[in-house]
Amino acid sequence: MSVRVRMAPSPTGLLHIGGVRTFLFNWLFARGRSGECLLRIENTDTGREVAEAVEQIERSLHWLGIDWDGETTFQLDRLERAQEEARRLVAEGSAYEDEGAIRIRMPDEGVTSWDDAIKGRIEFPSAELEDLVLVRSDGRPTYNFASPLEDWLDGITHVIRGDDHVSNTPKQLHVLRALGAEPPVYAHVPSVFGEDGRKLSKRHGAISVDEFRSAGYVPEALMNFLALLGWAPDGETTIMARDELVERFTLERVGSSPATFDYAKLDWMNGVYLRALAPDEYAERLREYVLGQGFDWPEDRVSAAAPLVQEKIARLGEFPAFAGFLFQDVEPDPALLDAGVLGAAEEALGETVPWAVEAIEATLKQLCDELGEKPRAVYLPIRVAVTGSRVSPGLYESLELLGKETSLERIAAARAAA
RNA sequence: GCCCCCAUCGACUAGCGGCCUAGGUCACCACCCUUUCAAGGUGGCAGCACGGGUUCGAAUCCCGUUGGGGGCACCA
Repeated sequence: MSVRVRMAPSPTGLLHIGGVRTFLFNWLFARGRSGECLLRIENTDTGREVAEAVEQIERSLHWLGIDWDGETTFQLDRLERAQEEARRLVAEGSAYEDEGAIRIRMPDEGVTSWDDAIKGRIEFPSAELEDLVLVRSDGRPTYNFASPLEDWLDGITHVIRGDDHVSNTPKQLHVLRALGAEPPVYAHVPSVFGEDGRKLSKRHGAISVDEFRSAGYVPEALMNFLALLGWAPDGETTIMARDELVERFTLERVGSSPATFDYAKLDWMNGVYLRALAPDEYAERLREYVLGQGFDWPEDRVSAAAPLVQEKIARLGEFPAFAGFLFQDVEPDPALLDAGVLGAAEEALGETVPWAVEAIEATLKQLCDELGEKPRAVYLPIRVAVTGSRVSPGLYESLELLGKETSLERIAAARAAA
C-alpha cells in the first residue's frame, strides 16, 4: 500500500512555525516514499476570513517549497457524510442519541493502545474515555469525529501530527473501529518551545512563516533548520538540501522529546545558505526581498550592492541597516569623526582617477603613509562619514558604488560637522 | 485531582550494554587573518536530572523521585 498523509491546519491566523514543522515531516515522509501528501483544512465554519487564511496558508507552504497533491479540501464539505455515518452508528448500536447530540459508546474496561511510530507503544486505560459527542445537537460533527472519519475517507495511511493529539488518539481509534475502518499508523511529533522552555509565542521573535520571510530568511535554510528540529539523520550532518532531506527522512529517527527553537542557529544556517548562492542568484533574491519589503530603491543599485553584502549578512533583513547608506542620506556621529583625516581624505580622493576600487585603495593606503597613521585610525572616520556607521561593507567598494561626487560631498559635510 | 508523554553540554542532537577519556553543529571564550563587520582557520569551555536496582560491565534495561509538557469540552 502506498503512503498517503495529510497536512491539516485550522484556518486561524497565520501559519505557525511549529505547525509547519509538523507539515514538513509529513511532506518529507510522503515525498521520500513516492507517496501522496494532501492539504485538508480543518474548518468549523466558512467565510471570508477562512478563505483568506487558507490562501495565506497555501502561499506560505508554497514559499517554503512544500507542495501537496490534489485540491485543498475542507472538513466542512463532508458535514452531511459525517451525519450520515453517525446515524449509521446509532442504527448499529455503537452510538446513541443524547439530548439532540449523538454520542459514541466507549468501553469501560481494558486498555486502548497503539504503536506510535515516534513514541512507541502507548496505552490508555479505557475507563478514562467518556462517551464522546460525534455530532452536536446543531448538526455539526466534532473534531474527534470528523478528523478520523476524514482520515478514513481519504485513505490516509499515516497520521503525523503534533503530540498534543496523543490523548485524542484513543478516542479516534474507537471512532474508527465503530466505523469499521482500519486505523492508520499514528506518529506524534513532539512540540517546539521558545527559548524559555515555554510554548513558542510572539515574544520569542518570528513565529509565522510570513514573519520569517520578511525577516529575510531563505526557504531552503528554514526548511533545513526545521527538519533538524527533532530529527537527525545521524550525529554529524547539519546542512542538507531539500532532496537530501527527502531521501534521508524517516519517522524512526524523529526524537521523542520536545525541541527548543534556536534563533541564533537559524541565523547561522541562513547565512550558510545565503553565502552559498551564486552571485547573480543572490542579487536576484536580494532584489525580490527589498522590493517585497516596500523599499523603492533602484534595482540595479541593489544588484550592484549585492556582492558587497553577501559575505556579511546572515539575513536579508539586515540589508537596509547595513547598506542603506547607498540609497539614502546618512547622519554620522560627530564624536567618531576627525576633521584632519577627513580633510586630507577629501583632498586625496578628489584626485583619484579612475573612481574604482584599485585606485581608491591605493589612494587611501598612501594617505595612511602620509599621515603616519594605522589604517584603523584613518578608515574609521571616513567610513563613518560615508556610511553613517562604523560597521559597513568594504570601504573601497562602498566608495566606488556610492560614486565620487556623493562620497566627496559626505566627507566634506562630515569634516564640517566634526 | 486523574490520565498520557518526555528527560545527554546554554541550544539542536549522536549514542540503541562494553567501541564513551560521551562525538558533531550553534552559541560562548581565546588566538590567527583583517580597513570596520562578517566569513574563514586553530584551540577551548561545557552534559548523561536524582536515587535505587539488573549486569562481569549502564548514558543506554527496570522501578521510584523530581522536573517539564500535553490532555481530561456539544474547542480544534
